[in-house]
Amino acid sequence: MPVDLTPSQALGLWHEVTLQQVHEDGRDLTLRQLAILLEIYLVPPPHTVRGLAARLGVTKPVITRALDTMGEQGLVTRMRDERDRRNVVIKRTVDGALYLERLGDLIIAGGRKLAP
Amino acid sequence: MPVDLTPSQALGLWHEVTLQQVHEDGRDLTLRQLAILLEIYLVPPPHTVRGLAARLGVTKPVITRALDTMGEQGLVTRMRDERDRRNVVIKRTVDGALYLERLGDLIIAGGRKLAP
DNA sequence: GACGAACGATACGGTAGCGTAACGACAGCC
DNA sequence: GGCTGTCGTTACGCTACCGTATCGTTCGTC
Repeated sequence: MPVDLTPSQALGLWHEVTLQQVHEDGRDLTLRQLAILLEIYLVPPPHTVRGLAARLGVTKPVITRALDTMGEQGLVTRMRDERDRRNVVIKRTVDGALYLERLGDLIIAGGRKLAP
Repeated sequence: MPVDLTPSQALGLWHEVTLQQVHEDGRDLTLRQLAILLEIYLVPPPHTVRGLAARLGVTKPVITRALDTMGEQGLVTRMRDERDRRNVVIKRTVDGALYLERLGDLIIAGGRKLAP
């Protein structure tokens, strides 16, 4: 069930949601950070630093830094993989799920608001 | 003609588009910068620094800085208002229009790709 | 002409991101 | 046990953004 949008609707939706985000998001995530967060929550685990780096096409330090920041904000957690202690497994958190739920609501509301 | 999305579709759309953006956008605009750009191109002129600041709920230096950066990248231009030389009028550019057109395509493609 | 208000820009100190390069910890294999 | 390769992290120098406060210019009014 694909979603078909006109160019005007597509940009209008982005406009509305971005505006709301800027207005009320005290967190101010980077585009990259948001992409990482969505990847973690929408794609089945496990997630590793290396995997995320490859998926986003960025270097590993970018992932480490983003996880540091988002970890401090409680959006994600890291745990060492006990089966292979070189790996780090990235875990979801309740706060992270709530944050994305809120973003989803924003997007849905933005879509409803289009071209009145 | 509003657009109705399920929570899964909403976040899926954001996921897809954000991922693409991170992959291929060499410009790496901030969330605020993108909001400003969309505001300038989707809302009828004239646009002023003060007006944009009020609309986004941020301070004026934020707008000035964003216009500096996006100006260097050719996405917007500034001109003094000759009728009231205290004001600065923000103008659109061809490059800016192309950039947003490209973003629109990305969003539309993302929507089509949902839930295969 | 002088004064107050409005506008956008700038200065300042601080914070957080970036890319490149190097690092320590660990696993697998000989 | 020692080598090699793979993890994720850290170090370094740099750039860009942040908020607050202040500045110079211009307008409107007296």
